[in-house]
Amino acid sequence: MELALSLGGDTQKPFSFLEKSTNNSSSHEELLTGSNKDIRFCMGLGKSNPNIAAEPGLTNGPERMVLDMNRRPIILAEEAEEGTDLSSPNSNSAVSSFQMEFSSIYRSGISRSLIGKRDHFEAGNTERGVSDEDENNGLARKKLRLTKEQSAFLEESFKEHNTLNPEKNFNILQKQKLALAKQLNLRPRQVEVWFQNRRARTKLKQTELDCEYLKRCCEKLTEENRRLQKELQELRALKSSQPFYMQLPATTLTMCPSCERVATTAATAVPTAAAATTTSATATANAAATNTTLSLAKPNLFPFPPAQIHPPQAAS
DNA sequence: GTAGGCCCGACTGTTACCTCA
DNA sequence: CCTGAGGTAACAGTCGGGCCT
Repeated sequence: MELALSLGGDTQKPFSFLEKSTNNSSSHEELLTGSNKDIRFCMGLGKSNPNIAAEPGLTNGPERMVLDMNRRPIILAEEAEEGTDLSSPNSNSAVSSFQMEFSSIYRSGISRSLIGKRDHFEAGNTERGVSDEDENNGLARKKLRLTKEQSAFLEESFKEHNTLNPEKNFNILQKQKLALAKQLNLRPRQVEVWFQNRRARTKLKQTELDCEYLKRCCEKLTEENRRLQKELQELRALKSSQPFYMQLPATTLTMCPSCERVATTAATAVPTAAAATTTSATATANAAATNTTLSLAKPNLFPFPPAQIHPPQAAS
């Protein structure tokens, strides 16, 4: 099988850095090399990843790591155990050229993908068992389902804090994540992902509920609006058929909360009433809360003469 | 048996924030 | 003090396997 990918300009010797393994690897280099028997995935990771240890399927040089794709990529286990996640979004771009080639294997990114895939493989291995097929085809994506106990425990933790730690303290957060992971026999990354998804789905559910509530409110208001429009029409019809004394300009009457007399907020009474209702914000608020606004157009509602302005108690 | 929908674990890309040189 | 680089968590969007109907 012949497969090669070069990121450098030298097409004759695309993988020259393999020959001088201890050479400069200041940037993230990725190379693919192929032979009849194997495919190798090579990454220059520099010295900044001291936690990368030699594992089965991984040959490790001083400044690079060579991942044998024909072997189960159980790597970085110690690193994950320690919680020093290699996750770094910034490193994703470094391997974008692999995305197509390894879309079903390592979809992209050195760190997050590797960690994620490792989660798959290892979880499948240690917690759910591995079928023969899995053994033979270790790179196939294996769906993991958390057990009821694991989910319940995570739910409990989520109820306490919907983030792993409300304060942005990385150490505490890491510890919390690790503790949960250890307790549940999961990878820290799994705990992290679970919380992320849980938050996302909670938010989605809440949005749906809010939407439903607003819809009901809207329906109620529409109904109320329809009712009021109808009432207005009736009142207008009534007004046009009433005798002279009822042909007063339309006005609004406000019932005084203390004496329960009706005060008009229009016509001659306006100045005092306005003054009374606008003297203070609290007075206005109280009036809005307790007063009853009535339409004058229905004569049977008002068997008594037009109300006198009753000053607020504070003024008397 | 299988097509379709749903759930949910996992991944990618982006953003905001923090720390440090 | 300011600034840029690097690291991290959180988020939105998406994919895809597993399960159920």
